[in-house]
Amino acid sequence: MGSTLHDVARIAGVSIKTVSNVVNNYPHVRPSTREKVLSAIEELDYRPNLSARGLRSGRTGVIGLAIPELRQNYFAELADSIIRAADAHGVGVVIDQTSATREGELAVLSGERLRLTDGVLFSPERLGQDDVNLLNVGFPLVLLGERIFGGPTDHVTMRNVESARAATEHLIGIGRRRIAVIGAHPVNQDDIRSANLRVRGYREALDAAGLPYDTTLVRTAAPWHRENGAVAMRRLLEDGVDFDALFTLNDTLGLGALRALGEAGVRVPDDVAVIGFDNIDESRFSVPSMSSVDPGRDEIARVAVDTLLSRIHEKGEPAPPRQILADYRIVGRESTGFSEPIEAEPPRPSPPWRNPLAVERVTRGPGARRAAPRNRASARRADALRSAHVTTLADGRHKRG
Amino acid sequence: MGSTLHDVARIAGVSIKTVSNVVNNYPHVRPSTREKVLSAIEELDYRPNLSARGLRSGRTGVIGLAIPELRQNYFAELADSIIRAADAHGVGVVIDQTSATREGELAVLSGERLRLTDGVLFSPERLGQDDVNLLNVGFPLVLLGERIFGGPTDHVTMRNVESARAATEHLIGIGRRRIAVIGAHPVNQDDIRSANLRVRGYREALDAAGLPYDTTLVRTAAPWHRENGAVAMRRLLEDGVDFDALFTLNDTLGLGALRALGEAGVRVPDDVAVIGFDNIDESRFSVPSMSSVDPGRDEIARVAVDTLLSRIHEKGEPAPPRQILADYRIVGRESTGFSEPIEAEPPRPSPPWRNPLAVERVTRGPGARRAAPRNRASARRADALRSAHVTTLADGRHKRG
DNA sequence: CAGGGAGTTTCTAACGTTGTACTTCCAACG
DNA sequence: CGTTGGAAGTACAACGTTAGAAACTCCCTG
Repeated sequence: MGSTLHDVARIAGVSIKTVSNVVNNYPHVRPSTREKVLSAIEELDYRPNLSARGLRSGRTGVIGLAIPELRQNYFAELADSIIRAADAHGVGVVIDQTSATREGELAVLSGERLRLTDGVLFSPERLGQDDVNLLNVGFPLVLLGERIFGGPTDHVTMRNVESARAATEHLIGIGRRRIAVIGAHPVNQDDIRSANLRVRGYREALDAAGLPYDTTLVRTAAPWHRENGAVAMRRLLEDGVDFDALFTLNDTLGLGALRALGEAGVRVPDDVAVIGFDNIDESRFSVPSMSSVDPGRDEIARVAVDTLLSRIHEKGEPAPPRQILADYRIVGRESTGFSEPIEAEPPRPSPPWRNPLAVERVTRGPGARRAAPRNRASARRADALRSAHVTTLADGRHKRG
Repeated sequence: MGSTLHDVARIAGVSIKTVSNVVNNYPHVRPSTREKVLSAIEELDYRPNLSARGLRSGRTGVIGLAIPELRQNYFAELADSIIRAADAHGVGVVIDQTSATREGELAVLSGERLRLTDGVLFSPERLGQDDVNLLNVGFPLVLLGERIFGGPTDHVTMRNVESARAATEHLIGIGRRRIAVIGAHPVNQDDIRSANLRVRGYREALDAAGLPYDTTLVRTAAPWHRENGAVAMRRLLEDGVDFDALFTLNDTLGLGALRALGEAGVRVPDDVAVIGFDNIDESRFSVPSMSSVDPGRDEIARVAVDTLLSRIHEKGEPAPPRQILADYRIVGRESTGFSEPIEAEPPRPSPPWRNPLAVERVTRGPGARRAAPRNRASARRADALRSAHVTTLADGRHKRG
């Protein structure tokens, strides 16, 4: 079935190494030779055997993405973005679902489940700060999310505190004063995790506006699924707490809460204004459409893939671990009194289909110490990310701050 | 960093092949030897190199899943189920997004994008019946979805006509007579594709009930995204067409339509009863919750993976292509007048973490012609699927038909 | 026209694993 | 007691690729 370099070499009447040189775009091949080889490749429909290439080169051209569950919208959209970003480099993605269990996450770090991959993007949900030393694994690893900070690996994440503060300020800005929160962590509220960081941002906004921090307004919910958003909202209503706005720590909780508000006959945004977090596609289409924080998922995906690949190709002394933060923006929709028309399907650029034979290769400068081009590019992008954030309001204005 | 069989063999004082035998659970190894080898493996933290194994054995233990886009809920949930099913066999999944372009789908079939995979599960969206001969590819391929029938490959899919008919009967059963449809295909309405099959089921139900087929009630929408569901519903309302029920050909269209109905002040289910198709998680949490057809996604995933793996391990003459249909059920919710409480998060069984070293191996009987055990198991399951379908109503009753 | 050098091509040895063929050993059997 | 057969272990050759060094062309120069 599959033909090999040998077959091509025989047909083209050259040595197997010459064929390899042609396939790998080695520059010093006589045009006439290249031509012969290419037509033999064509004739035999030759495809390089990636197992052999992987064995020889130590690289497979596949990275792993370890996430809790694809059926959570946030992760499906993240995976989508990451697969696109990886595809732009000709790299494949194996998805590993940890089912949000500690066991599953440990299995990721142990490398058992690392199948044929050159490195892993890992978004833990159960592991926490105490497990930071487990991150010293023998393969390139880039961390996503908020569970662990200051570890030995690169880390790409979002500005949780600042963006949660901005979300709260968005609610304060439309005149709300009693702002409930759903999604706080039930147990350890000092732990570093999205929930606590976002609550901190919420609190900072209250403080800055001179509003009191009322613990009866801050509700726990875990995991962040619709069900639990609905349950928390029902409790909030049952308890008779007075509130005029709601900040849910992610969108799915918000959609559940919206549902419970609807059942209870509470009007949104008239009685209660609602903002979520994540800006998943779905939030645009709830009734009413839900305002949200867009944490910059595409940028996170792009930067995470770039960072991982540069680690995979890194030579010599490893650079110190980097932490990279993406931009965020506030998206105002009906649930906070902004209206946004539903337009037809926004076009999504399809990836350019690439030369299927070539290997992605990092040019090695003579110094070899210096970071490869892609490294510098992503470092530059990272700097750009660090430098500014932009808040976009629904009316399209941009506010640099 | 990584240690090899050689290292383990040296430490254990045995030959490299004996280590290989231990790793692969070859039975004829003296317990004491096995013990020595295992402790050497432990000591060195040995992990088999999958590229080398893949090169030697011709198999990588990874399959491909080619779908339009992960951010479409249906595909995210399908991918989730497929990854779980593959994981149960110790097999990894590389996801390839075609962006729902013909170009992308052709690239899947050309094998260019088949990275390091033993076979591919492919859910085409743009290719159609005319492309059936393109399915003669040189690698194991299992088709999902409704775009192409009667091809040279195995095909796992759902009972579109019957289940759409059942959905329509569900609406008729609650007394509706003017049933609109959203999601018909804009161009070729005879082509074999989900849209047309489901419309056919709708029509069969009307015929059986003696209701007229009114083309003004049947609306096109493509692709099946929320936006387009909302747009189609607005048009339907603008056109002043009289209708008391809506069958959307998938859930996302339905959620968009629900949104447009809400905007227009139309009450669901009082004025218009709505049922969708796919039973994605989201439909349980819309306002109101949306009835749907559950097409048996988990079963499809399980059977598809089993089928693909049995093809990958198949020896000798290939068996003729099989077509396998999953069971469906109708899930009644508020949008058709059924109520369903929102419960706390349903437990999802986490996969058992498996022996990380062992290879999945098909026992070879002496006859070698006969299908391997797994083949027979999945064939049996397939027969079971073919034999019966069950309609579950919201009240929990089951109806065998 | 010999010598040098850049450009081009070939030779050969890995990469880490598994299958085949082979040896050795021991127990059971006639 | 010799033979047989299976269990237990070993040696070695692949699998298809790439890297490094060696070798072979040219063409240019002194």
